[in-house]
Amino acid sequence: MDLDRIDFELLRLLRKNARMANKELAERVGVAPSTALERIRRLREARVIQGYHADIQPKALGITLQAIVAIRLTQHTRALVDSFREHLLQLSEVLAFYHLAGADDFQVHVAVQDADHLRDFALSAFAQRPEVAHIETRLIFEYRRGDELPIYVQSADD
Amino acid sequence: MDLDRIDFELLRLLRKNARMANKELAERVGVAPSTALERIRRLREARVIQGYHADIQPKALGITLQAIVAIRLTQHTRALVDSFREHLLQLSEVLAFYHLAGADDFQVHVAVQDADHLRDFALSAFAQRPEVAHIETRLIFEYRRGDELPIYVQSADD
DNA sequence: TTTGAAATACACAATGA
DNA sequence: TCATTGTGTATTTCAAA
Repeated sequence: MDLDRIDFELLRLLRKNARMANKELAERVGVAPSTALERIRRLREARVIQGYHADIQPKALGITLQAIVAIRLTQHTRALVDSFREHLLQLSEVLAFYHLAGADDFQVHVAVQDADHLRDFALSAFAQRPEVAHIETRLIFEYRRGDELPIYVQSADD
Repeated sequence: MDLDRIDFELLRLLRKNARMANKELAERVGVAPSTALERIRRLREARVIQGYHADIQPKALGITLQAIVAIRLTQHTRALVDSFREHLLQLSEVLAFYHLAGADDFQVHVAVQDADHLRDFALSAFAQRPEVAHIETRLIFEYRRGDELPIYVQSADD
């Protein structure tokens, strides 16, 4: 699928505010509402838009502490890496994970209620597992995500 | 602000799908549409809901490579850290950053078009700056974010 | 606070350019 | 592929409980 300027603009607007009404999206990009609706439907279908998510303030959920847990595995077979990924996806403390090339195989962004919770979680979810060779926990002072499209819109023709 | 079970449920639904219609949100949590609207308005106002963002497939934007750049600063004065944060926020290649306790002061999640772009960017945006003592770049094989609320909903009374 | 009802605005589909 | 139009549905406001 290739995208023109209007598609990029729709993506940019939806990244900024995923709840913007279709009518307003249409106005801002300069097409009819039905056109915007159809384009967005297709972007969704083509999985260019992967989802829409609300960002929730961690403190409101009782989260006072966030950390990155860097993990080294004992082996790097496909089966072991895949099963470790699946394990990560099931943990409610895991906000996100990175599978990396480098000394650390994974970096896991975790959110916990307090230091006790972090210790218990790091031990039971990671350190205790046989495929984990080494873990290192780094406290997060601040985490911030951008809400702009990461790449400048290339001036693609229509 | 404290939240009851209905608020948590609204947050959970909006985290899963930020474009869910208000009427459906209301039905699912068992209140009238006008009530759902009012509750969400207040959650937004109290900044419990910080925003709504579409997730865009990186490849559709011409991004083929993502990396974490770990950065150590030369000093750790407030002024220097703050100005470095500001610098990060202005870079379109930066998807997110972590300010950490630990040897690495920052980890920056970056998205680039190719390896050349990564090298140029790492050099010009980071390595070249006088406040940066050391950088290390780690390729990302996979990045994945959860779309569930991180903490199990505490059974708070209403 | 929540609600139902009224008015307003919107989404969506069909049609035709 | 887009805009127009029409219809049904949703959003939003507000007065009352």
